Amino acid sequence: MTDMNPTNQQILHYARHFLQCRGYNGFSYKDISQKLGIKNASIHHYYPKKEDLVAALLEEGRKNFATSIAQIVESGGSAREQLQYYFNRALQEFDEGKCICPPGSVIIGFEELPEEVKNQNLLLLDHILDWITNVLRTGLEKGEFNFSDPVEAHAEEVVETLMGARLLSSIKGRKTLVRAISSIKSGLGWKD
Amino acid sequence: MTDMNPTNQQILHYARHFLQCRGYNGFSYKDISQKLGIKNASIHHYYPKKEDLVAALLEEGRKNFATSIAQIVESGGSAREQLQYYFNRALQEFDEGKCICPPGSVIIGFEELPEEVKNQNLLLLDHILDWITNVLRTGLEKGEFNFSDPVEAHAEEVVETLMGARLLSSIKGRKTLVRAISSIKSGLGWKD
DNA sequence: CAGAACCTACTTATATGCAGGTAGACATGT
DNA sequence: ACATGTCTACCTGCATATAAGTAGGTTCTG
Repeated sequence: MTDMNPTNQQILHYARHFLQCRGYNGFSYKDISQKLGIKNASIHHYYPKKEDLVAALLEEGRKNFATSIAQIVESGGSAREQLQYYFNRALQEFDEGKCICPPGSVIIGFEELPEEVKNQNLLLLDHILDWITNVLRTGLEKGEFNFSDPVEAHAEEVVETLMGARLLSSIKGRKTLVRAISSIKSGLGWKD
Repeated sequence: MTDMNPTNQQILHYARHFLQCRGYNGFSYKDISQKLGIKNASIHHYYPKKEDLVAALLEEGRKNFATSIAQIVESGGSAREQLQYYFNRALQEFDEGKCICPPGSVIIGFEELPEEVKNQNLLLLDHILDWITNVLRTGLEKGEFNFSDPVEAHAEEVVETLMGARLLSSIKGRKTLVRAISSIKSGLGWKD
């Protein structure tokens, strides 16, 4: 985990890409090794089993997310700025060809997935939901947002709308995602 | 297609189930044949290739959907009643353990899927979008709904919110889906 | 030289699909 | 009536590809 040489980073990079494009069952070590010009066994060297790879991926995503947010908060980012970061990430990943967010891609076929993958995905998902809940609460108190339903429910709404929008936009194009983000904002009473 | 003996129906039944729970790459003929107590080869008898099975599934879904809607319209169903049928279907499928709608489950890994599957999924998706667009337009004209953004955009919103909600609710539970449906309704200016 | 990085070569399991066979239903013609 | 042929549904058995993972060797590097 703390061992982050270039190859390991590249493995995680492409694994993330394939996971978000194709889901857990839609890619293999071969897809990754071919991209890197190495052999399957080399990936097994870093991640003995596929579930180790994907679990590590999700865990890293969670920590990475936490770090990014911490930076924004530290530099005095408002609730809107924090949320905008999340939206920008979605747009950026769309532009990179990733059709769905990591937690979303690991919901398909959830029951049949290895235990550790499921656990890490639940952690990631709850992390995001908790964070959005907090941002919404803060933003509401500070008058940056304006909505009437419970904060927790609205946080779920934000996440699920974005998930669905990413799925649909991978077929319908970028403007579908952009429009969904606008719609989320207006649901928050956020006009810019 | 028109050949609908019991075995064929069962094959489609379980194929639909697995597709909606696990996605295209998440199930095999074996999963289905085991459920039916028959052999893989028997499924190949009806559907020589997996892509034939899934394409047939999507096509059947589209026709089935068209028929159901036609019945409602024929019996004088209002725009709200038509849309409610769609919501009920989502809830019903949730209760059957299906985590995502058929078109959604065939978006994951879309690029790598067989051509005919992609085509049928686009047809199904556009069918649904066109239908919802029409229902929203009619409902708007008749004062059953009230919203200000373009009808086409709002139709996409409805679909994507429901897609995302179904994904998330498969982890977070039924109330997440129920709440999403309420939220969609209130976005349509539909208070009941 | 110790360990990390990467390799070859293998095993095992599973998915997909084809070839061809059998058993029973049904149909027909004489 | 019955012998014949044909069709459907399902089967056994096989071929091929790929995935996932193991064992153990090599090479490079501090």
